Amino acid sequence: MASEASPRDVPRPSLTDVGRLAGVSAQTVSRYFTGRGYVGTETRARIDAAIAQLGYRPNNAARSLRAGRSKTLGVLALGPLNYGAASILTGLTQTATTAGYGLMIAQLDIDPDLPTSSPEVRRALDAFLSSRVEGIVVTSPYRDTEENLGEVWESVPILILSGRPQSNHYAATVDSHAAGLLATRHLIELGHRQILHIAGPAKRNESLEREGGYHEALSSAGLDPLPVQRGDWSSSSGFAAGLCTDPASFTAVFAGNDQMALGFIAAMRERGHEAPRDYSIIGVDDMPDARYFSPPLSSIAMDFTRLGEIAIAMVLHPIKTGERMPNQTITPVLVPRASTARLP
Amino acid sequence: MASEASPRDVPRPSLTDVGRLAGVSAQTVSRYFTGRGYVGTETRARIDAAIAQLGYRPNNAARSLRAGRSKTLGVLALGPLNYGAASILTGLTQTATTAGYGLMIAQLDIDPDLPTSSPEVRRALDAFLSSRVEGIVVTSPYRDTEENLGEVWESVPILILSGRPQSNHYAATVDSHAAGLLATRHLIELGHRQILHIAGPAKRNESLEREGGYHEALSSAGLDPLPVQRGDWSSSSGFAAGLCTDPASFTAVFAGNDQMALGFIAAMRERGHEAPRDYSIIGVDDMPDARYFSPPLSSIAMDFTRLGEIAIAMVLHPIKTGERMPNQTITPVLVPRASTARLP
DNA sequence: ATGTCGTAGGTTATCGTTAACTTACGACTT
DNA sequence: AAGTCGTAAGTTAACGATAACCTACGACAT
Repeated sequence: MASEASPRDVPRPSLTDVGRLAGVSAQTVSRYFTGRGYVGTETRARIDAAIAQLGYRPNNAARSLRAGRSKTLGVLALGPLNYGAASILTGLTQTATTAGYGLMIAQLDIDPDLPTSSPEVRRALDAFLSSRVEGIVVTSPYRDTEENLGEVWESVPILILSGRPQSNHYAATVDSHAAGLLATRHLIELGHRQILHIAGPAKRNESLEREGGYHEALSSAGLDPLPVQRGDWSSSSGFAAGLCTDPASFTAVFAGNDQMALGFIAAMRERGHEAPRDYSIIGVDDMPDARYFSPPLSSIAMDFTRLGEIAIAMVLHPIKTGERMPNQTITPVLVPRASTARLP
Repeated sequence: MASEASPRDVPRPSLTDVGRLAGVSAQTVSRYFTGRGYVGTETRARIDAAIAQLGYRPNNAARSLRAGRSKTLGVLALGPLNYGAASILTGLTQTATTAGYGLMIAQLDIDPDLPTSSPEVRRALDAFLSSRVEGIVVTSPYRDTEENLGEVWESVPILILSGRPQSNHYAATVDSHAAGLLATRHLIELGHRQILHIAGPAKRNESLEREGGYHEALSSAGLDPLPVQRGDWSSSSGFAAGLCTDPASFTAVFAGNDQMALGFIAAMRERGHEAPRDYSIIGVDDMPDARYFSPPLSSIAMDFTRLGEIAIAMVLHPIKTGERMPNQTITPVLVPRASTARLP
């Protein structure tokens, strides 16, 4: 039963319209909304009624133009919206809404080998700046992102969710290096000495950090790394990695995320190798499904949703106070399950 | 090396500033951007240079205020950002960006039993209307959503991605009824007669449609349905359903989505029941991981990303032409894998 | 009686952009 | 020679909201 009429030709009521109906000036209605100044209780009631009767909603464009602030933030999501990115986005939207901010979003599923200075990224950021967003959050960027985004700071605070704890830019992150350490140490403590790493895309911070953790754990235990396999976070890339790996060459696997672990397990199964009987495997992300994989997948839990919440707090802080907050890091937690077992 | 200075106190250049630097009036610079009217080639070059020198970006708020159009769409995502919702969002952002539209997003992970007329939904829509979005897309809504959203049509086209093909509102959808039919018929054709359904949340359109397809397939084959189990799309709810189901009561399972199927398989495995040896199981969504589950999960493939693309085309159409497009339906496809086998 | 303060409200100017209108000039037509 | 057309600009007035400023009035203290 929805109206078929074109919505375009219905002009929306303005503050002046509300004021006229309530018998006051537009400025008084403005005071009603902003709370700056006095509005009598009886007048307030008449304005209430007028707003309801007209179905009035404030015009953010006019507000933003006059007030100089848009009450809007930009989110640039680089890469696919997998479990981690989607969870971050959930945290971002929830927290931003609570803080009274709107969220503009751009997602770029660009070639992992493309630099961040690509025209797509530039266009997305330009769109944000044109909308006069008061802050920008960038998720899952590349190693070189931080350098290329510096100039944007000139006009607006930009927070990077980089997977890189010691960034000298404004950043928050889950500590991917620690994740790599935790995962690899877990395998070492179970007695494994030939530990394979299936890494994410070559230029992603998360990949590099997790790989770094893997190498540090190995070398501090006096172990040699195996040649690193590289995927793109997807389960099919984990499967591909499994197909071209000699099952005799390793006793344990540290996969860059749960999905690649899933694919790897499937590939090994096709070749008659089962975890944890024939090898141990651990992922990263602890996505809710990991518990129900076969075998239940050991993983490193990352609180992505909280990262999203922290991110909003961090972008808003310079807006309100002019000062940055200290960079935040979320510490990952080991969640051991049946997929990792002591080496006999 | 990013600047530590507060960005707030740097006033952004305006059209007038650009014009002054280029030695023309603001209106000429406006023509440069809008393309309405003549701008000499030499003048154009000077404006080019001035824009680059000042780092000028158009102010969307002022544009929107004067032009009466915001070039922005709103997306209201109801429920968690699981694989389907995230894929839709990908399609939406990509297509909107290409069409020159910005996207405002609100995600509400509300109680599945709450009605859509909840204050949160209202507040989110109000925020969109305040931003003068030119159209709104609502994903994964409830049965009663369509009724409650009618009044919004008065001011702006609103498209519902409802899982309900024959909606009499403006809607696009993957045909969830057909998905239920396809899945259940597949099991029937394999010889199964006791087919269990694990449905999604009670008030979701997708749940109801898939359940409807299940019932239709059964009754047209002269079979009786088993009592429906109900989950919330999560793998853990599928697991819970598996724990409280008598393994002897069914020979096949149609799960409302892949994740619940995964959980159910895990629960059955704990009780010594393996698919496809002891029962067959099929999910819906065909998420990329499903291929690598153990056993590889039969599923119903839905092209969510294309749904997102179609959605943008459909919201934009009334904006441009004043007329609706016919409602679109995406047909799901059966993807049989090892988890479904002929009944011996 | 005068000054001061708190409350309630109106007037005016302005944010940056663009639609509508106007000016100016050279080229071409009749 | 006068009129018309295409090109290239400038001028003015809005869009809706609000900050800054001003008016008015009653209460209260001095």
